[in-house]
Amino acid sequence: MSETFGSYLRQRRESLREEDAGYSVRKVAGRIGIQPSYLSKVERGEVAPPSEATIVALAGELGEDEDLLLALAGKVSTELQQVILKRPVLFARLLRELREMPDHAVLRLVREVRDGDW
Amino acid sequence: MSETFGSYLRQRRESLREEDAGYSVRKVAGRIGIQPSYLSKVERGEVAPPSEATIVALAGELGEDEDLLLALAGKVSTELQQVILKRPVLFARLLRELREMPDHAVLRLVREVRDGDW
DNA sequence: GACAGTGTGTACTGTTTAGTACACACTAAA
DNA sequence: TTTAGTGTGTACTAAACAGTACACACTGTC
Repeated sequence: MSETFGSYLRQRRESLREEDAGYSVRKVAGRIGIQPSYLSKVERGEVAPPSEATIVALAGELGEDEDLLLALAGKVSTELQQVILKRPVLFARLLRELREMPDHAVLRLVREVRDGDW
Repeated sequence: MSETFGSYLRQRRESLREEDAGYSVRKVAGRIGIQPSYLSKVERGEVAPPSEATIVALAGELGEDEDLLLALAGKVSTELQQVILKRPVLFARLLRELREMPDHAVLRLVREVRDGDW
C-alpha cells in the first residue's frame, strides 16, 4: 500500500502550523496523548496507521473528517460497522448494488432519503 | 456479547447432520482445514469467533449467508469495507441516513437501484 | 473385545496490533 | 552559553488474535 495516510497527516499538520506554532509533532502528540516519536513514525509511514481511537482524536485535533481519515488508514469506523451489523444482509445487498454507481447517483440517493418522501 | 455465533453454528450443523452424517465436528473441521477441537470450542463459545476466512469457509460448508454469519461474529466482510473505503464520506452519510429507516424502506431502495431508472 | 468415530480438555504457539520510554542531535532564543 | 523546543532513532512490550497438537473418555459396531 502506498503510504497516503502518513503524508496526508503530515501535510495537514504542517499547513496548520504555518499559522499556529501549537501544531508541532510534540504539541499535537501531547494533546492527543501519544508519544511524539510515535506520531513522527506514523507521519513518515514507518509504522502502520494507529488505532481508530487515535485516528479519531487526530481528526478532531486537525479539523479533518473522521471517515476520510479512517479510510486513508484503510479502516471503517466501528460506528458505521454497527449500522451494517444490525441488518447485514440488507445493507450488503445495497452496498454491492451501489458499488459501480457514479458519485452523483449515490448522492442523489442520499438526498432523496434525507428529504424523505418515504 | 451473548454468544450467538457459536450456538447458531452448532444448531445449523446438527440440523444438517440429521440427514447427512458427514456433518460431524470432525468432518466439517477436516473439510475446512481446522482442528476439530477448535471448531468445538468455537461452537460452544469457549473462544472468540474465528477469522473472516474461516467464517466464510464455514458459511460455504453449511450453506449459510456469508454476510449473516460474519455479522453474528461482529464482523463486516473486507469486500464490503472496500466498497465503503472507495468513497468513505459519501457512504458514511448514506449509512447514517439509513440507520433508523425501517427494513422495507431500505429494501425498496435496493430494488429501485437495481431496476435502475437512473 | 478390538476398532472406528465422536466430542472435548489441556497446553502451547507464532503473528499482529498499538503503542511506550528514553536518548540523541539540532536549532533558536535569552 | 544555558535553556527550551524541535524531530527522530533505538529498543522494548503487553495484549489480542487465530489458531495447533495431542490426549482423553465415551459410543456404537464387527
